[in-house]
Order: sequence, then structure tokens, then C-alpha cells
Amino acid sequence: MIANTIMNPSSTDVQPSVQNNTSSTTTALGTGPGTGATPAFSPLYQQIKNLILRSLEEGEWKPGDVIPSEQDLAARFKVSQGTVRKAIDELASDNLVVRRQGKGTYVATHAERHIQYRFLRLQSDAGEDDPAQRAIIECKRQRASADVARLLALRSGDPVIFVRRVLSMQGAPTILEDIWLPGLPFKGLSLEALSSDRGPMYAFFEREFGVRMVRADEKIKAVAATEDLAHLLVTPIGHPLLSVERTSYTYNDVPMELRRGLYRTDTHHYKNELN
Amino acid sequence: MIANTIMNPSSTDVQPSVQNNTSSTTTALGTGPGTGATPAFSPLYQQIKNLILRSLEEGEWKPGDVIPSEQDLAARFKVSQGTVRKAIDELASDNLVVRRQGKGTYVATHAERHIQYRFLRLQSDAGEDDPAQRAIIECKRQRASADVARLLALRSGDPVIFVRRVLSMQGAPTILEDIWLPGLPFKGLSLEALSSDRGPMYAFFEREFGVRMVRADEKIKAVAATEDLAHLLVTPIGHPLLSVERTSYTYNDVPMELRRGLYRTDTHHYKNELN
DNA sequence: CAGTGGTCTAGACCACCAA
DNA sequence: TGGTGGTCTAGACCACTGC
Repeated sequence: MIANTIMNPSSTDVQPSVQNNTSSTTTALGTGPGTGATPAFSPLYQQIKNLILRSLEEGEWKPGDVIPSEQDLAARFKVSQGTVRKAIDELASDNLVVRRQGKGTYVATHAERHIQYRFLRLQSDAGEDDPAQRAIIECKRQRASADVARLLALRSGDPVIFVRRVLSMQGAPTILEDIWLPGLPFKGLSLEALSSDRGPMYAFFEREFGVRMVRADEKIKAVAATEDLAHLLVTPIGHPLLSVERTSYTYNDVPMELRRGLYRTDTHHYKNELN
Repeated sequence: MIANTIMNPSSTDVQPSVQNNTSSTTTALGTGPGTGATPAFSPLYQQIKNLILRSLEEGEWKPGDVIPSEQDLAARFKVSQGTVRKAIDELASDNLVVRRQGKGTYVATHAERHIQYRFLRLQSDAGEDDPAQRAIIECKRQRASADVARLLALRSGDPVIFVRRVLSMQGAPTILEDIWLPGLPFKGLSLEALSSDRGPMYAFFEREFGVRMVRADEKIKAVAATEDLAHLLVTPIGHPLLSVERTSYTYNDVPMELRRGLYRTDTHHYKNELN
């Protein structure tokens, strides 16, 4: 072991760019006083993780891109490769990046086969499904109601875009989805663009609006089909349906979508794995 | 397991106890030809993980126990501490063990506050719940139907134990659960024992039968209340209910419980987080 | 205080991939 | 062949816990 830069350099070596949690002065980059980002101080690899996260947010690397190698990042942040590795490990376990041996580390995207439909948990009782057919019913500008505004972190009356679509599985209408999107980041979204797109809607959002959904919360209930719903899903009035209210978030827990799904569950089920 | 059956005690100590993936002869333990366990060869830390897993299965350390320190395990398996650490890291992320700085690594248990009710996703729409009140309705021996047998990896007609209980939240009956358990491991389970127990049922199973549930799959549907259900849950006939079919597994993906829950979701919802 | 897990480093070798 | 991530080791120091 030679010339250990960080800990005790031979003499008064310069301060490393990223600060450790020890008794030295509090002058880490990116988390210094004023930014109010991370609370107090965190391990080096956490700081590195946050720095990489910021680059992802700011679009320095876009979905599908390779990010710099561990060696490069280590040089850039002046830490060891092992520390960068641990930071990237956490990003990978958060599904924000994907590692590929021999090739590099890639920014995760909903356009990937493996990640595609990551958020759609409805499965056929039988076995595998063909991809669903989609029909956009409606796409229009609205003013946010109090509920929608609260969940999207907007103010009541702020512009939102409303989308209604029906997904059919094995030819039968199975899912009705009402979607609310904040007007600003999705400015220009049209029924035509939505309809003509193939592939997952979230991949479309990445490509066209630079909005990447990172995680989501769902609240699930059983409800009875109203007359409208029964008509759209070709089911008797009063038929039990699964109601799935989803809030989707980009980086930094910023809500970017509100979605209410109504699922027919006579031939399908919502699959969940508990760990 | 006595006296570390693991590898060579200390006589012909040349070979490391666990084999690496390199050009040496292929004589790793636990993955040798014939066991058919892990396919071909895996990294050292995976082998260590499997060895620790086996000790957990065999009850060398019981839920709530401390397992040996990383240093001790490293010595026992004749690998570096870093390799043991990586093995334990994976076990911790699988929720099989819990690390506590300064104290040690503990076998996870459903009796822990933090892990308690890990599998119960039903929440009040308002906010936090008081713990549910429980009433065991029924507990009897049965013969497994074809369906139950298949899901529990038994044969039709094998003995199973059937339990029915109702959970009330804020005083209102909210959950009806039918539970099927394999007869052999749960031999002697009685309504009295179940009723007199406080605390999570899964903690009771650990303590009384040495059966630890490690993960579970759920299939969720919306159904209409039948007359029986309506009576038990004090709800109109035909009222939509959430049906949650759960299969719970111990170590090694062995199914150990089948549970069908029916949830009232007028005041509560099933919460799920998508990553 | 001693012992535990947590962080950080440095360097070696491997498996995989693309050119 | 060179570059990437994957594994493994060894050693240092830290923060936390309990005696």
C-alpha cells in the first residue's frame, strides 16, 4: 500500500474533493451548507451516489446511455474505485442504472425488454400474455382539481393533461386507465402522438419529454363497476373491479403522474411478491 | 450439525475449504456433481452464502439469535472477511438476517417490531392503524384438496390444518382469512393455542413449530361478497371485496402456508410500492 | 475498554465483450 | 487485445455497543 491519499497523507496533503465523516472541517462538495440537500454528513459512497444521481437528474447521461467507467468516475471524484463501485451498486439496486459486464454501466430505461412493463402487475390467470392492445380514448387539457393538485404537488387550477385509455388482453377490454400529467413538463402531448406510438408509454415519456419514472406507489381497492365503467369494460353493472391508484415519481421523489386503473379480474390477477 | 462438518478440520489443510472458480480441480462443497443444487460453479461469496443459508435452515442459529461475527465465519470458511461480508450483505438484503452495528448479525424474526406485519399490506385510508383485534373462528384437521395439495407441494388427501380467523380494525371486521397449513410440520396446532397467543401469527409459528416464513407470493382479485362472507364481514351481499391469495415459503422455496384473505376496502386499501 | 459491523483503500486476477 | 465490470484479498480506521 503506497501513498494512501485520503487518510493520513505523508505531510499536509491537500483536502480531497469529497469529504469524509471525520473530524475535519465540513467542506464537502455538493453537500455544503446552503444546498440543504443531504442532512449533515454521510459516508463517502453516499455522497458519490448523490453526485451521480444529480448528473442523472440533470440529464448529463440520458436513458440508455453508458455512464463513465468506475475508473473514470473514481478519478473524477478523487476516490477509490471501490467507493464508486459501492455507490453504483446502490443505484443499480434502485433500478436507476444497469450494469453489464464487459460493457459498462447504463442508465436504466423503460424501453428495455427486461424493464418494460415493470409497473404493470396484471397477469393472465392462465400463463403468459401477449402484449396488450391499446386504444387512447381521450386526451385533453384540464385544470387540476384539489385532489389531483395535491398528489402532483401542483396548485388547484394548474394545467394538467388528462388521458383515458383502454387496454385489451386477448382481445377483451381488461384495463381502463385515467391518467393525469402535470401540464408543464408534458406540454404538447397530443392524442395523435400517443396513439401512433408503439412501446411502453413510459418509454415514450422518456424519449419525448425527458421524464423518467423511477418508482411508484399504488393503493388498491375493490370497487363495483358503475354504468360508465361497465360500458367501457364490457361487464355487468356492479361487477367487482380492481381499482389501482398509482402515483409515479421521477428522480428526487417528484411526482410526475397520477393514474387510476380499473382492472377486470375474472380472467386476470394482480401479482405481488412479498419479501 | 456438530463440530463444523464443513471441510477439512486442519490436517491436510492445503486446499481452501471452499473452492474458487479458477483452474483448480472442481471439488467445491455443496455444489459438487450429484447434489444438483447450484448450476455449475458460483463465486466464492455465493458458496459462503449458501453455507450460511444451510445453517439457517438446519436451525444452527434460530430466529433472534446472533450469528458468529464476520471474522469468525471468515476463519471457519477459510476466506477473507470481505467475502463473508458480501455473502451476509445478500442475506441481509433478502431479509434473512439483520445487521446491527456494534452488536452483530441476527437471524431475522417476525417477532421484531420492524419486521412485524411485514406481509400485511392493508392500511387505513386515514393514516395509522391500531393493531388489529383477532378472533379465531375455526381450527380443524382436513384432507388436502387437489388445489391445496398442489400449492403446498403435498399429495391430495394429505393431512392439512385449516384455520379461519377474522381481523377487526377500529372495531369493525375487516379481514377474513382462511389458512391452510401442512399437517406434518404444524402437528399439534390447536384453536386454543392460536387464540391465546398475542403477537404476529408468523412469530408464533417460529416459536412453536420452528417454521420461518421467508417470502410470499400474492394474487389479488376483486370479488363480490357471497352470503357467508357478507355475514362474517358485516357487509351487503355482492359488496366488492379484495381477494388476496397468498403462498408463503420457508427457506429453499418450500411452501409452508396457503392463505386466502378477503379484505373490506371501503375504509382501507392495499398498499404496494413499485420499484 | 474490547468487539462488532461500516467505510475506504489498493492491488490482483477473472470473465466478458468488442474491435 | 484492451477495456469493462466481477471477485477476492488484506489492512486500515471509523462508529457504535456493552461491560
